[in-house]
Amino acid sequence: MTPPRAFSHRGEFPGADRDMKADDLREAYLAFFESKGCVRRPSDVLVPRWDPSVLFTPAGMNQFKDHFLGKCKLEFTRATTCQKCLRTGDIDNVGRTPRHHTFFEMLGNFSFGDYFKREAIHWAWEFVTARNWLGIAPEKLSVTVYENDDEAYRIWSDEIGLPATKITRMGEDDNFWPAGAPTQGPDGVCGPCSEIFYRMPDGSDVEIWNLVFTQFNRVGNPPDNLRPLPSRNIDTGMGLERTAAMLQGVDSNFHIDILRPLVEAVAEVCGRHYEPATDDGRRMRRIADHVRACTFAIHENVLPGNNEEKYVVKRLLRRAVLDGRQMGIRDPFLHTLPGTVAGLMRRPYPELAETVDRVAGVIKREEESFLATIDGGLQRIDRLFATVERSGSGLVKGTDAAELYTTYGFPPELLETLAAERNCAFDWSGFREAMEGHGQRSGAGTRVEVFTSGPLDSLKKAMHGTEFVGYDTEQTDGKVIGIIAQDRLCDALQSEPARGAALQGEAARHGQAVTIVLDKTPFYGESGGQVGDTGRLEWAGGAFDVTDTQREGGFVLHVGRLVTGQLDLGQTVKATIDTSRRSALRRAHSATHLLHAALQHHLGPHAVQQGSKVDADLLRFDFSHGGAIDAPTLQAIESMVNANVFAAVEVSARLIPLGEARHAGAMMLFGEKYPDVVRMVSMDGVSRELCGGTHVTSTGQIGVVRIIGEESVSAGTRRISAVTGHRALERFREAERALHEAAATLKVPAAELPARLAALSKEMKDLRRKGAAPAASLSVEQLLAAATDVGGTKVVIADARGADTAAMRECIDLLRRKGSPIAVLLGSREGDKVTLVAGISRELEARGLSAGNWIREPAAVVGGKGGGRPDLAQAGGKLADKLPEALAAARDSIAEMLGT
RNA sequence: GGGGGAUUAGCUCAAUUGGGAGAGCGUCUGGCUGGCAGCCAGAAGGUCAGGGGUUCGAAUCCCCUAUCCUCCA
Repeated sequence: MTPPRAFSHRGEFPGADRDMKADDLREAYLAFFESKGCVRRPSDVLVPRWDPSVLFTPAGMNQFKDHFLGKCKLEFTRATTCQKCLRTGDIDNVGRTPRHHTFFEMLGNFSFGDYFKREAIHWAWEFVTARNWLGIAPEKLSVTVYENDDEAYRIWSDEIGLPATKITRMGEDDNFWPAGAPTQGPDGVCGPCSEIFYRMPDGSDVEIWNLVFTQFNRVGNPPDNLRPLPSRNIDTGMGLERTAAMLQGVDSNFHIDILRPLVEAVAEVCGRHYEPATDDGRRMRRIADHVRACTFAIHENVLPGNNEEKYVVKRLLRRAVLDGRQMGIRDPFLHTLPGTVAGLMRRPYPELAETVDRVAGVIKREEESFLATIDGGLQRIDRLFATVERSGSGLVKGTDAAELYTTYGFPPELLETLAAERNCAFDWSGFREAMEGHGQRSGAGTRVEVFTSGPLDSLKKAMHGTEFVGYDTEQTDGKVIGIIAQDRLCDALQSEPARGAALQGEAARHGQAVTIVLDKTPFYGESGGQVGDTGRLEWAGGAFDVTDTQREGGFVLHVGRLVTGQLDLGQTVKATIDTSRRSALRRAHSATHLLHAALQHHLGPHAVQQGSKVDADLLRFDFSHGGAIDAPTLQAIESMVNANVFAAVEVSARLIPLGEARHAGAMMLFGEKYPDVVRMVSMDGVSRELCGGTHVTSTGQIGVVRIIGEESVSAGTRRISAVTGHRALERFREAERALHEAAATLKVPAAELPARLAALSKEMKDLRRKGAAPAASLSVEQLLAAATDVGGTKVVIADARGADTAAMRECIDLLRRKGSPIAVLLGSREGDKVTLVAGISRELEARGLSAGNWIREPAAVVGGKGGGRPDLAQAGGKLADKLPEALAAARDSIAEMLGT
């Protein structure tokens, strides 16, 4: 990779680490705060599946939410990270401005009730200005503080020594977190912030660092609604890209050392030069940003799809493809770029390199799919322009464009371009209006609160969690440490209604679904795709049926109903799982590992797990794969799985350090955050996976694995369903039973069934053909013989007995072919229903006669209606007795029609 | 999670207001033919996604289900 040209501002920062690389900046920041006692933590995943309030990690503090709220036991009170983030709020600005991104990295240092304002400010200043760190000249820096945060003001002015001209007080919209919180809310933790700005060569001030001092709890509306927090926190964020731009003296984040080569690579695949100030330059930056974001997201197994984070990825990809298309690129090109991204980011994120091929494949498929969508849209567009032309308005209506977009995915920008080529205007305001209407119809989404609190929170502060002993035992004694009913913690659970007054606090009643938390349990809470255990809790005088088990924050939640007795907090209970169901779960889970290994072997290393469900003797396994699996391959996979079952391979599980597991080649999923010590489940020589689930001790116990389905879940993902053990046996029996019944009905051996069925089917077809044809043709001669002549036209009117409409039509066709001019009307009845079909030959049609008109009157006679085309019409009625009358009426009216 | 759309021959898609299920490509058969998609003739191939309803009559209108596409959150 050639070094970027624009790093030319040598001497810009006297005494600074000139041209500091982004990689060095990242490392310097983390090292600096380590020297201040912060624990260096790895970046959290980009897609935090544990956090329902966000689709992507939006800021550095996201992984510390529970720390800030005191919702977990703290292992450290100071931390520093470089966090990969993704935001789409400002997506329209990406490429247009120097500093907007979707994907970016945030450097942060955090304090959980430890250091506060003074240290945060001093250290930030030290890092930015000290010669051996960033060494930025102080005169280029200025700061802001919250309007009445005198504490922060004093630290900046008195302790750091900044002149008053360099400190600005700002209101709650700029210098409070969350913005505007004091007057507008939300309630909860909040605080003032202080920002550090850098004066760019062009004279603009750029914010490089935001220090948030969470020191209040907001309760209600002003005044006096900000209560001091007992435990105050620090949350700071320094944008890596903009700080690097500052250090490297470039005018745009896109021109720093880890981004400019990517922009240049985009230019290269587009076959042109990158010129920053042009429309195409903006497009190239946008493509670079989006492809970088998508490379990271897809790396974490977020594939383009139709909802939530999947949809974000899809939208980013399509925007990028569209930009390419607007520059004249007609073929997939984005997929050539993830390698460049991985190369530029290899120091902080070496794991990206491992998935480049897979990521590129996913992107390519999406590109092709979008190009197909556009092609499909182009056909409709032609029709649209035809109507525009007819109307003579020269305007593409916004409603039409919106329909094309929301229904067929055809981008409005492209439509505008095409319209311009035809000298048509495009109604953007109408389009936006229509889209707003669409958004409203779709229903504004209910936003999940950023900080949710639940009944478990107070438990989390007091205890580490439930001890799970279910790997080795199926029964244990445990103490009740929590009872949750109707989303609240209770002190007791009673089986008789209306005795609550006798109990302390809230009491949950008999019959309701409630949750019991124990300090120790053999129950497996649903996770890793394996569904929760069922079973029973028992104690002297009482019992509780567990119908499901879940997990949350280290606690095992036993969900179920009280059967008898009363349950109090602190009670010791005997917890017993349903052992036969658990055995079935073990079989299915171990079979899943065997299946995963077999898929990798037969399809290749790209066939990695996407999702999994393990139920009793039943499993569903989703994995990445391009297309359907052909029958022989599927059979080979099933055979391999069963060969490993028959071989009775020993299964073992042990806890080992993460690094060791990686070294041992254990299957790991990207985008999963693993703890430092992991549980590795090994099937000797066949499979090694990190897995918290329960397994058989020998694969032989699985019995047999039968694949029962292979299907698509979404583009690029396939799903295999299979049964094991008892359920497999039951399936074989059912199939055999059905086969025997069929064989008995046809009185042939089961093996001859297919041949016999084929013969029968053919015979039936032949019979049907023979039966239909002669009936129609036989009568033709008779009908023609019985035709009357009305003024030179043959008229055939007859009761066709049981013939159906198709036969009558055919008959009319034959008659028309044999003699014309001719008019034919046939009637037929079945039960109390009458069907009439009328046809006239071409000459009569030319004379202005119409079969549709002709049939109207006889149809009325039989109590019905009818119609059709001029040369052939049909009708029906319900008065079967009147068929002769109807035919007579038909004779009269045709005579009249011909006579005039 | 919600809005819109689609599902017809092996494939790509047509079918005016409800009135006879079609085309191109592919397949098969026969014939012609030195040529890059050879030509001509003929044939086979359909539960109009599935189920219910309205109607004399439904590929077409209404409802439900399934699958896919698409937009919004």
